[in-house]
Amino acid sequence: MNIYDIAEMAGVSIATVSRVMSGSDKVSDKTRKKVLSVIEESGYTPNVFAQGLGVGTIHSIGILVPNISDLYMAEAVSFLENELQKNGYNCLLGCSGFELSGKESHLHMLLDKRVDALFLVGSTYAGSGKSDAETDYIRAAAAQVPVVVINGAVKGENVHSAVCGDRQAMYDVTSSLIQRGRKRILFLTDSHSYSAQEKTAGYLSALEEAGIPVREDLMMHVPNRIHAVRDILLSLPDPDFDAVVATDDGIAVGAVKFAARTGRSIPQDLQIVGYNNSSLSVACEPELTSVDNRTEDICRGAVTVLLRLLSEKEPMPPSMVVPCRIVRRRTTDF
Amino acid sequence: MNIYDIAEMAGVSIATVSRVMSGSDKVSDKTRKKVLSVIEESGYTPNVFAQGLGVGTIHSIGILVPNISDLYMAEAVSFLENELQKNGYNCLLGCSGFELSGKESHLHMLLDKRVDALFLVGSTYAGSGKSDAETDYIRAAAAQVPVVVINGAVKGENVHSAVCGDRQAMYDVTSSLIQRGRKRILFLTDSHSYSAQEKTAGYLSALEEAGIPVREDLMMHVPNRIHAVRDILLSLPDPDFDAVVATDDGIAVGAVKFAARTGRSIPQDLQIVGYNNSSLSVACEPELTSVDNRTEDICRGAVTVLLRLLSEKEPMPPSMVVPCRIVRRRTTDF
DNA sequence: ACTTATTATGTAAGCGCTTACAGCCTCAAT
DNA sequence: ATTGAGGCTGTAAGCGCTTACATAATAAGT
Repeated sequence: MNIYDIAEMAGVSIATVSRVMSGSDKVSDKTRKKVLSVIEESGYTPNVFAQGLGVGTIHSIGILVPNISDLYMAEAVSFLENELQKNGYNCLLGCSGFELSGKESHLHMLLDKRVDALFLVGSTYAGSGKSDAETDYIRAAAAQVPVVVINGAVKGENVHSAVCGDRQAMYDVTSSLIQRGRKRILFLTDSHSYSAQEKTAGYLSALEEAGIPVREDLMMHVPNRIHAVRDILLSLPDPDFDAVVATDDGIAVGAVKFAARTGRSIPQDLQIVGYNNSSLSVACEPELTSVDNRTEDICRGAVTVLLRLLSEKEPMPPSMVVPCRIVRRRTTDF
Repeated sequence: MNIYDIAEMAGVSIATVSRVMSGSDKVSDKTRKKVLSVIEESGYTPNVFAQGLGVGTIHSIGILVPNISDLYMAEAVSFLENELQKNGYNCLLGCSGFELSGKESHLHMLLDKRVDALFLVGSTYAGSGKSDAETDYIRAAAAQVPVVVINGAVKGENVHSAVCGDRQAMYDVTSSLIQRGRKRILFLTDSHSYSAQEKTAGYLSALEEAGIPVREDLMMHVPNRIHAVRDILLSLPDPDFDAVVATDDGIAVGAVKFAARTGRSIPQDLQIVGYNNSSLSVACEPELTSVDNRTEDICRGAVTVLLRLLSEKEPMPPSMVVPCRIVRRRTTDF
């Protein structure tokens, strides 16, 4: 069943059928109705590959995400997909993992499929050794299609970004803890991503501003699994901290479990701050103060930028920043 | 840059280039190397739409999921994507929501994009009033491409399914509670999905087997949000139950919060069982006994079925069932 | 050396659509 | 009646690839 069949049934030429399908061109009302009714009753669907061959796009957009089981990335994907769908785009999803090789191969598979644009969610490195390789392939991708990085930072022609104010947020919570008299603040992270680097910077600048010397032993890398974090803290020979800030709720909950095991009361003995304001933060007991990174707002901004890039080709500001929001619950006294 | 350019640069015909790209056909080693080197240095990528026009597929598979923010669905998507990617397929993702209309429109967008097959994750209705409409459009889809339903049940030509043993699992946990002397077991669910129906059936059959009369007031529909569940339980004029089984961990955690608020001790006063064995089950305190529905195993099975359908066209058994696993933690005494 | 298999390569016909261009009508203005 | 403008519609040329078929080149058999 192709456009010739429809044309024949409707007694018109294929050009006319094509015009009716595209909706825009001038077709008399009578023929339009005729053609539409034939299409309707025959259940005809145009071959998207042929359309793609002709016009160069099938209106699909790639979303590359390191790990969609991560709650906040799942939310991002969900939101992106919905917005794009509303605007007539389909989503090609790639779950790349955190390794460079995986990201690169997934990215190429998406480009090979001729996506109109790319969203890269989270976890781009910047300023580290890994930076160069990562920014390189992203720039290469951006040479082909517009790229919007969400919660990551890559500078370059044709690459835009939408990020949340991680640095400021981490500065704020750390400062709050300091103001409440905490001086030995444990910083826990599971990643070297751009976000993690921003958070680290915020933490450090709060310490510096307060004149508190940085202690290497209070900055730890841990896996993002509740029990793993708990056990690592339990195995510390001499746990010496009176507050914890974590770069994800899962990590923070591990600290809560540690407190429970060691009889530390929260928030008196130990204050704890999580990140991403996921359902974990209200599942745990006491409920966790957390930073809402406003995924939805960021994604909304990212989609807006992208759609404008695709349609109007007008120049766009390269990046937007959405400030985070601190959600105060029972693991802190501020 | 197209196949003609490559052919010219390599001094061969486009057919030869095409053969080299497809890898399979007979091409002399010398020409193959020549062509490959030209492709390499020119960075040529074949136009996937043209390929699709020729052969009818661009090796993409649709995944339709009601809500990817749901942890277990995110896991399913993640696993499916990885397996499919390994086998050379891309994933078109649709997040349809739970409404029929959304599902249908998303499904059509995927079919319009000429996917080779469809995964439908969760939440298909069966046996209810909604059943007919839902099975109808799924069957219609199955007339075009193979369909594999994950944790849902639709019978029909060309539609296969991979499900977990929800009914048995719910029967098992309910029976265990009964054996430990619980007789007023509150059943909490947030959905009318096939899975939910299976779980309900398991719950009911355990009661029946034990000769415990079913009480309507002990079977409640609630939203899947921790605080909402807690508040609903708190607002009950005369809460009369000594155990809770929930169809998702989020709901169960709400019950845990209810217990904490009302001074009920767990598991002495109230035993609680969650479902899906998500990170919520270990974030909450006390940690939640939960049912592991083995998403990964189900998805592995689903992918295996699908790939065989796509390649060998050999007949496949219409459905497979993976038994659940009960993960015992601190909210029950069995 | 000559025919026959066998392999390697090229030619050309689609695949189903979009769209520039040309042609035909109709209608209003002269 | 004649002409021109403008609105509809049709014709045909791609888009970039795959692949059946034809052809050329090589190897093998007598």
